[in-house]
Amino acid sequence: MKGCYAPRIGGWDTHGLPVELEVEKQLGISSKSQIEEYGVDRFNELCRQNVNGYLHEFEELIERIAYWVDLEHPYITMSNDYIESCWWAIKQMWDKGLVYQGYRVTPHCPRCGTSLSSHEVAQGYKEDTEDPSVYIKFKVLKDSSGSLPVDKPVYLLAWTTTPWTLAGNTALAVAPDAEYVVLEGEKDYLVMAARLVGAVGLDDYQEVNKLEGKALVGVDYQPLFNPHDFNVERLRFQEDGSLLEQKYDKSLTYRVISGDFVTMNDGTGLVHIAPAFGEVDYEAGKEWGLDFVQQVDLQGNITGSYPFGGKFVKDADLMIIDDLKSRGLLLRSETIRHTYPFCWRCEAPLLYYAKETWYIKTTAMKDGLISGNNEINWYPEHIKYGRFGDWLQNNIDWAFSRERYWGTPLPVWRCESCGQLDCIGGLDELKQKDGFSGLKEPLDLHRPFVDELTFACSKCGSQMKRVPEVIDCWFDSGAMPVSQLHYPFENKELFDKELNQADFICEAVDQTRGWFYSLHAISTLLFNKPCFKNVICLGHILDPRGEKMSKRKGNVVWPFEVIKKYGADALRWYLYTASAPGNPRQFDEKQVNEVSRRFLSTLWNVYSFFVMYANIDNYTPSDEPASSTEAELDRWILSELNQLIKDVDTALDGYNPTDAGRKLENFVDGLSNWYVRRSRRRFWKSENDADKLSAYNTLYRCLVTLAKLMAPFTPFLAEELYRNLVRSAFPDAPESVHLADFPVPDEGQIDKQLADDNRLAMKVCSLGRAARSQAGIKVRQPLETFYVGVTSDWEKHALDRAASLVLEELNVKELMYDSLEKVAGLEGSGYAVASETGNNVAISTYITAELEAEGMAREIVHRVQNMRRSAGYDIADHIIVYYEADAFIMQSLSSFADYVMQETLSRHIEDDVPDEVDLKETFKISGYTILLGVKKAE
RNA sequence: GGGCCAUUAGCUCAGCUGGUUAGAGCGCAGUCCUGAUAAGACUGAGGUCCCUGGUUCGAGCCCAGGAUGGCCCA
Repeated sequence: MKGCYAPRIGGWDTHGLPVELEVEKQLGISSKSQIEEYGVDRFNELCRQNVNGYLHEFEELIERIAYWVDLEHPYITMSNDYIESCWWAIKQMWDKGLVYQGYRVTPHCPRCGTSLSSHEVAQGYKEDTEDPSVYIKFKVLKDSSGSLPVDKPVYLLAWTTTPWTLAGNTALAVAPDAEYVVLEGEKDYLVMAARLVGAVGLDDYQEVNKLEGKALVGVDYQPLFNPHDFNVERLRFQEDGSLLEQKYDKSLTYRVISGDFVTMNDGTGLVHIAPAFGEVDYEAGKEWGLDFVQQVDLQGNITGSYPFGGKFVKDADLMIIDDLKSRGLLLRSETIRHTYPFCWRCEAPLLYYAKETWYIKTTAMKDGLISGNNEINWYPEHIKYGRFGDWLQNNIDWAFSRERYWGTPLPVWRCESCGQLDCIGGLDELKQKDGFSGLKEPLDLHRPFVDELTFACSKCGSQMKRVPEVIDCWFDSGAMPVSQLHYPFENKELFDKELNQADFICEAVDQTRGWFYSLHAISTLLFNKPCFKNVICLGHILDPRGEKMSKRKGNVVWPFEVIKKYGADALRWYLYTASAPGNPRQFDEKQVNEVSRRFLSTLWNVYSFFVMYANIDNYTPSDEPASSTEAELDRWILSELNQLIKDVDTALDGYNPTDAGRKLENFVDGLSNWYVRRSRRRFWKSENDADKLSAYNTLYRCLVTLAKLMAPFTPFLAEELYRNLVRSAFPDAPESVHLADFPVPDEGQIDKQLADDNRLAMKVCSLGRAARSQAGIKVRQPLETFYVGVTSDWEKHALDRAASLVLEELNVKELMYDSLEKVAGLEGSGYAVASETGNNVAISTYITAELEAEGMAREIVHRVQNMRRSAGYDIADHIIVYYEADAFIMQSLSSFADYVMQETLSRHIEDDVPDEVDLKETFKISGYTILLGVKKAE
């Protein structure tokens, strides 16, 4: 509508663990070995089918909510082309030395058998998780500090919530500068941090000595479990960070080290270190050259011949506690509730586990990530340097490999004999390798077919085989800008010249670490520039109680249900206008209903009002611009309309749909409840004069403009209005409102003075109705005089311009002005007064006989109108009115016969009600009785 | 434990750079209007603008501390 070409390719994220999990469920299996047994080829085929099954459902939703994307040429992340572009991207990074294999501690899901990225872990924290909380005694063997007593055994007291890691303990860490104490008990001594004694609660122990943490460094203690006794290998960190297997040692000891990570927040100030099971522990292991004992396998089962060997770690906890207890090494065991990460899909508890993983060295581009972000325009602004900026500041390397099946294969080949690595950036590159073989038709770059592609090692000539990993599906989505175009294999020029940076992206706030990040990171690593220029970052839709919706909790509102009930436009309008897009919102479908009633149906009613009368009068819209009109009301609404165009345009330019929507709501309210209400007669009167035409032209213009302004918001309603109002009258017009030009304001029609004048008139009318209401006199009863308190000439002038409106709206005969004081002083002397800051009005309450008669005539008109409606007459039908009543009504009807006939479209009024009328009814009006009958005129 | 956001009427939300008596819609009670309207108008009840300090002639808004909730990270 703004004349810009806006390609928006629809796309499908098709890889990833969620799909695998569904297929596992479908097959009734739950482990990697079962998948291998079933056959990776068949398994992945089911994954493909599973994904395809969902596409239709999404397409339907996208169509139904009028989400404007090209669904006919979508990108699909599982297609060979898409994968090939991902390979290309990885190869670029590989060539820059940004891809490496590290042996590091990662959150590991023992059930899925794979590492989770930090963004995945973030999704799975659960509060109030119950875990054991155990205090363990490590027996001191040799004290080099000389500050520990020797007359009874001395124990170092440590604390953990993961007893299963204790067999992997190879050190204890202290805070070097913190104060530690030696406590004496009946049979032994305990050592721990001074500040935490109270929290641990050791009533049976007395403090006998104090020492600094650093004094404890180097103290030797006895391992809880010597790995050699349980057939578990013991490795040790070497200078270069690698691990070397150690020989059998019957009298193994471990020692106390110091660490700046030791806090006094909880525990005992002596931190249990298991380098195989914690990131901090691993780093400490490297730093201090500690032993490395990994007595747990990737399925989370304890290995070795421990009494609890073969058990799943969480199940082993209790057995370990019992074992320690029986050996007198347990001080206490309790249960605590804390926050612990679980697998976001399968809900298995995550284990921190040291293993080999492929990384992208995003930290190498940290400055670029941050400076790129500085160029991005974020809404709401705080995300830029808040959530997203912080995330970039604390950037860590992206662990992007997954030991799974249904994903883009990691394009790294390794020589079976010499270990040489080669990264492949495209299919042709692969095919041109010496000794390339294994290709099958039709081509499928997924496992297991890709695993059969081999070639000769350039170094030693042996066979190169692909490494087993696939990649994080977030890499797939982050590579979308290039992969959707199969860049650089196709569309190279198009991408390089035009489509390498998006103007706009809109996702919810959870994507700061998801898609926003993966797009930004990959774009920065590949092209050193941000992926997108402007972002609207949505808050989440919460349930009516303010809780996040999740399938697991069962509090999800399904879009289709809401749409079925209220329509897509109503849902859309609600989402735009309820609150700023960045705010989380508590969703209640009642509010969608309200939006639809208050706004959409009001607009629809204005439209159908217009259509009804336009048809009666055979109005033909002219495409001439609405010329200068005599009617103030027309000039007023056109002024408002042009102001609206300006406001909506400005708001949308500023990525603020909420303000734009609210301006539209205000305008439609004014259009319906002031412009149309005050203009009804102009449409209704029988002469087709210039004033009537001006009213039609004006309302037509308003509706057509509204249709265009609202097209981006409520595409269906806008299209309906446009097709009927514009397309049917002008066959040459663009066939859809969405192809029409967005309105441009005509500044010349914006009349600030007129707007102010009208605002005053509306306010005065509102006060007048308040005064009437206070006096208990209905608007149908005409009154004589309406006084307005004015403070300036412009107010007087403004009201004079709108005098006829005010008189008619308030059903009074004359409009007078006086000072605020004088008007206020009229109270009680035959006037009712109403006031509000800066304004007051008074309305005469004395009803003369003549006013009463006129009021009666209006009452009768009202009754006849209702009868017309009940009788089912068409709005343009002429009728005959019959009545029987007493002298007062008779007199009233004869004085105001012309008025009554005109208002009710009656040919004549008869003072007798014959039997053959269409409808008759008796009314009681202010104490008078009247029998009315109506009949359609010939 | 850290970061970000929020807290205004029973509910959902406005309140622009500090400036009279803090608003809207819904809901509630009542009155009225209506030949477009399953609409609408008016009146009423309903507020410690989360709390405590501070800055200021003046604070819903600015500052500090705290509370509660949400999200994110550990």
